[in-house]
Amino acid sequence: MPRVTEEYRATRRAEIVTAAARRFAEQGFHSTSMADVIAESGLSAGAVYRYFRSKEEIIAAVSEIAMTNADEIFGGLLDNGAAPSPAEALTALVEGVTSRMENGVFLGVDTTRIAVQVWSEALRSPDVLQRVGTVYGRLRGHCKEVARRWQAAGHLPADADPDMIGAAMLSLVQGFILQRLLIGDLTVPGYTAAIHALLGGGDRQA
Amino acid sequence: MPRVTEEYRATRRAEIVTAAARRFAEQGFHSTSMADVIAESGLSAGAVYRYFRSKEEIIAAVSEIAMTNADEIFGGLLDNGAAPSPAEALTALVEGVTSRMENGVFLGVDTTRIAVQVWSEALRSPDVLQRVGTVYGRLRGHCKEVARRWQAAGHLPADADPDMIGAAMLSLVQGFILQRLLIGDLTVPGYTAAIHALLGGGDRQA
DNA sequence: TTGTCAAGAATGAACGTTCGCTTTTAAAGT
DNA sequence: ACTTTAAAAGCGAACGTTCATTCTTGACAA
Repeated sequence: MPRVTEEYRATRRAEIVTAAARRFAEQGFHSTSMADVIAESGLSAGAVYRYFRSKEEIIAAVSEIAMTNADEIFGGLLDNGAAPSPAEALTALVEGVTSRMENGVFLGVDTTRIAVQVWSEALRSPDVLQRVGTVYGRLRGHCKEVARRWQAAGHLPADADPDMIGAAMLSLVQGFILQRLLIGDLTVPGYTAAIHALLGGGDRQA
Repeated sequence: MPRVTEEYRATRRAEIVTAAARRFAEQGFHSTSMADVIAESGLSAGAVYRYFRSKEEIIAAVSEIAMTNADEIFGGLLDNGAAPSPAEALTALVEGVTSRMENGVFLGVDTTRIAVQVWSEALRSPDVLQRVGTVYGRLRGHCKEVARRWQAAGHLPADADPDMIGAAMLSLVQGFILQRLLIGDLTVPGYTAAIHALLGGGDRQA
């Protein structure tokens, strides 16, 4: 005899996760107390703990959603059999990251701030490290596929390792996220223009 | 009437900072308790608190040394009026980062793990953010100078923004650090080869 | 003796979590 | 249709623990 619908429960859960994400983005996982999360959610301690077994579980849920978000952005690269140059792909990625930030999975939360928290969390928790490794490996897989196609078209040396080129592409996105947050003077057009200047069309015959 | 010399005090201080760095690199700033730091240093609580006013002060000292380390690596780029291509400069930087890691300022501590902690710390502490912004701005200044010289030699379009090209270069280093820690499959030769394949000699006339 | 230094037990605040209780609500009973 | 019922949901004070920091004590050099 459930007292409320499953949908109700899912909504509540999402509310708690979003409330937590707001605080986490501002103060980080560890400087945010459960009292903070509870206050932000508008519920009581007992209620929150009915939906999540522990603070760590809330952190995991927030991290998971942030990573899924990233996965979707990178996954969109290769839709409809496109074969963009690395520079074009990076423009799409950087634009995708910035736009999702503002109207993304957590309304009003800069998801990249959460991503940075996840990076440092991965260094102390083997569980998080494994999960992050898997997801980021997949992100890089998408970049690798861009590189592979571009290489197949003869625009990059045949002996170049598409995996490492994918790594370099992912770096350019991660660095954008970091420098935008830490230094704060990056614009999407400026940054992508520089990438185009550095990489050109991507033409690099062997 | 000091009981010990100033040098003794400096050595003690350095010992505490290094001990703290060991723990911080493994567990992060916030999951490392003062008890951990105290135990690792081999001193007592009272002794440690004689040298540092608070945990935050220890974190600041560790962060400062890590950032100084990075600053030195990037500063070495332009010694003796060299004008490396961006790809060459990045090879030097990535090699510098990995080698300093093993025999750097904190013996036996992977300093890049501390760097990641600092990034996330900057998101919650305005003081750290300002300090990080300043230092990373300077790092990027070095990259910018590489770009500027390469541009002056006519290898890059005259209308490219050297500041943003510097940002992209810094991204490639930050991404290397991150992916090496999170995914763990990056090698220096592989990564730098990919950068060379992507950027070529750096030749990009307007 | 006097002042510095180190030790480690003591302290109080803050933390994540639990527990006993009240309220709500969907379904069963009439 | 209305009442009863019991399980689920919510509440918030209270709990035990852990934390950073302080304080008391004693040792040793000057």
